[in-house]
Amino acid sequence: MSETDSGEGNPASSDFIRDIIWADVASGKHAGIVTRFPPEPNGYLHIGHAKSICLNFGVAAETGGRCHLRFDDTNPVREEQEFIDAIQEDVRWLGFEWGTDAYHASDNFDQLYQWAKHLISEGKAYVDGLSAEEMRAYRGTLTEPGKNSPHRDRPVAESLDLLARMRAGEFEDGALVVRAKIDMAAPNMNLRDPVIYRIVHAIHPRTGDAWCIYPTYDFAHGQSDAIENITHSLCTLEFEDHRPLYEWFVDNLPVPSHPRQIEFARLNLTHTVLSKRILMRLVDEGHVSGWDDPRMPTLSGMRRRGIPPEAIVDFCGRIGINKSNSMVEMAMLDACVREDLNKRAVRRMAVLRPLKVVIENYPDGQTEELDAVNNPEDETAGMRKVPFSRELYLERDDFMEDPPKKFFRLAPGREVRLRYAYFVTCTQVITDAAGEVVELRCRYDPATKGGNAPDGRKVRATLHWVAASHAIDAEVRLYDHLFKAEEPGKSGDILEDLNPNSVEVITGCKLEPALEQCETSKAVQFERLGYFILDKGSTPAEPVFNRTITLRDTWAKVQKKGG
RNA sequence: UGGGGCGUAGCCAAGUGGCCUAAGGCACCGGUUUUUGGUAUCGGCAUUCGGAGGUUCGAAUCCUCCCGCCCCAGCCA
Repeated sequence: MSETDSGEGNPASSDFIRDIIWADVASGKHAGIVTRFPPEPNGYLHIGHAKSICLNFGVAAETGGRCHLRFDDTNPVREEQEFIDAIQEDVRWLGFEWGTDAYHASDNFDQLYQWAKHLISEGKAYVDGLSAEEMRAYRGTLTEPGKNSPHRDRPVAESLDLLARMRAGEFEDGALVVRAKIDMAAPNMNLRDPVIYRIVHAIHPRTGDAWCIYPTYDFAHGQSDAIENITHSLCTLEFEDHRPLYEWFVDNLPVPSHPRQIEFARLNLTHTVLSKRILMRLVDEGHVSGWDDPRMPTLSGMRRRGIPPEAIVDFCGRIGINKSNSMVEMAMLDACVREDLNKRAVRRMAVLRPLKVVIENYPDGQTEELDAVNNPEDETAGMRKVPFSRELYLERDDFMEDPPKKFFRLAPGREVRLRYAYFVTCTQVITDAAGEVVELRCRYDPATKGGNAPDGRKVRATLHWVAASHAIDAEVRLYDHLFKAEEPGKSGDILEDLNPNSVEVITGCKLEPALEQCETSKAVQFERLGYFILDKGSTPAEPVFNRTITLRDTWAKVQKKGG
């Protein structure tokens, strides 16, 4: 009802594609809007795909139309069932539904084959016997026109016969090809008699060995769109040059509808890479543990990292849609992740690098159950009890023997607050032979129970802690950018830009007991440290947490500035 | 040097001839609040829209030229 309402109806935020589509809705050009997300199942989906998914499914939802999930499975040598399954899981995880069964370009192989024959019969395509190298030579260059293949004027009947024999498996890979007869002198290279069918003796994940000839992308995509009655075929900029070809097929074939292709810029993100080829290489060469390594920009990696799908959808909305190549800072994604997690992650206390502390004046053997808020941003999250006892663990970073002026955490003689517990003052520092601090002695003020001083005295810092007697031991993995360079590979070998410190594994971390009940799908904030999630490989006996992202850290910023 | 695109702050991005001495977000800087140096909140951050001319009473928006960046010569998608 409000003007800024999202959901049904014309949304407040728009872009040039939505403008076009809404204009088509207004003019009644189509019965309904139909878009499609067309991944090739040759790898895992990454956040760049999420941009396209959000656009296609988003527009469909906003206009009351629908969006198909269609696998562009025309190249069996690179496609696998594993990828088909993973892609569906990832699209669902993002929160989108494609209703009926997924579509496949391979569902149209029969029709496409008939259309190839149709083109030949009309004298608009022919079977060519040029080798790949010869074809390249005949194609000309960017500045010189190509030459007609000597087989270009092969009689229709001969081409038809050859095509039938190609289909029957009489020839080896690469022996023959069918080409659209367009214009070898066209300034647009895509129009220089593009190949529309090639021989590939390979098992297709869906059609098995039913075919040994496969349509190319150009011959399959637009026609598949037309068969599915797609109204708006949204793709990335590199296909802009293919649009005349897309239209040529749709104009020269008896297709059931005329979809419109519109191109937009793909996403580029700093400190990572969004190229399936390179991601595949990182996996194959073992630079990461797999497609779902938490450092990967894949949706499965981000899921394992603990990034909520809502944050990704929000991010895709914030970056916008247009035609200019851009490089989005990872900080933009980080902000979306923090904003989402801040609202829904429960808070817990965990000490990553424990420093033992003994509260000298606290009775030995006594334990108190203190009240702690689960999420200050969400009252419905309720409260929990946290045990407190004489021996505790504090974060090593929260103590400095000789603190600089701006450090206001624990130091000798200084009083700080232990969150939800008491004010404590450091009375003694115990070091080992090497001078390393191994233990702290503190005194607590019983009057400050819960964290407030009745006399109104203030304290500069509030620290998180875990009672030694009740602590759960865990492993925690700290993740950072996969690449240290903003634009990996920009100046040389991309592997040189890998961040050698993209993951740090810490063992012997101490967690508060409430962390015993945790799920791999529920984000948790370790107070003052960041957002974490139980790793899918974790076990109750040996819990493993992945750090999704740190909290904003102004102290770290101050330290950096101070040198 | 052929064809197709793109150029608004450090980054993303609205804007399509007058309400633009240019939204919003991220980042950054500073204040307030705070039992997370978190959150929230307030303020600052382009007299200028790749550059130069021109049209116009008036231009980021129209015209001309120039400059820069991206994509295309797979039987990949």
